[in-house]
Amino acid sequence: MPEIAEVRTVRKVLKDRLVGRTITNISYRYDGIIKSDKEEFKNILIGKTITDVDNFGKWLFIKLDDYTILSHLRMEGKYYIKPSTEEYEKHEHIIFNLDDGYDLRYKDVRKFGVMILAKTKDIYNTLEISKLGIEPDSKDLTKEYIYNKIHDSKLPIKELLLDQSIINGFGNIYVDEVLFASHILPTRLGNTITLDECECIRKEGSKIIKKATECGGTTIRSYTSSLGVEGTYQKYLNVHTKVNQKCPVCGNIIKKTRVGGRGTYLCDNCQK
DNA sequence: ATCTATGCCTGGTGGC
DNA sequence: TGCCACCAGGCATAGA
Repeated sequence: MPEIAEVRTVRKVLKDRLVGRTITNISYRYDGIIKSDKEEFKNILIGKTITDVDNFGKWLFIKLDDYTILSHLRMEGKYYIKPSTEEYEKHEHIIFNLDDGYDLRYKDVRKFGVMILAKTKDIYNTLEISKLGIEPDSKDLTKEYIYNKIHDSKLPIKELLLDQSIINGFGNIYVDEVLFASHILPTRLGNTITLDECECIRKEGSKIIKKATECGGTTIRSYTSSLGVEGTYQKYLNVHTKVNQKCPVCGNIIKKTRVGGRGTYLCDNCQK
């Protein structure tokens, strides 16, 4: 499940490998991934050259001069670069033929991912991107910003940290880790979180995302290797996936519960 | 306005 | 071994 650290890793690999390549053809094996006009997507992009690959939170931006593909991997989206002669694998839905004999292939077992074509100058005005908040390790993220966004909310802090319009890039794994590091129970309501605790969330969140980005992200429940997403941060996880194991800080047994419909791991001794 | 429920999806798993 | 209900969950959208 790619979160901001994983998306940055994919971005880097794609950028190193794709800038300068021209798209010679596009074919759909399942076109539900494309959420903008499917024919226009092909017509505009064929013949264009990739000029940059960027990201904002979990969104990838594959830029081709005046147009950009906005790509969200959701749960299981992955990109591969492989020779055009190679046989298609199951779940490879979108195929971009490149001018060097290779393909960029988008694979997504559960088909949750999306691609949208936008004009590059309009990226930050689109419905999807304009609403996004501040990235977790941005210097623009302050304790006051977080406090103002959550201090009158009756939602659990975990749900608030997963809200991309507040902080842009956290997913289920890192939110569990940030709340553990901040000694805050995921079920605490937004209106009970103090300014000092917001500072803790900011500081720990930034630290965790920076470290995870250095590690190339986290690889859990991964059954195939994927281009650029073989991260190693899983060895630093303290609570996520650690149900019934000992808390590395206090030795208490880590519990798994459900908060906002999501599997949630916590130490109820360390977190209050 | 704000919160809750549902749909999107497939593969893995546990129960029988 | 096979069948099946259920679970994983980011996000949009419909409904309350």
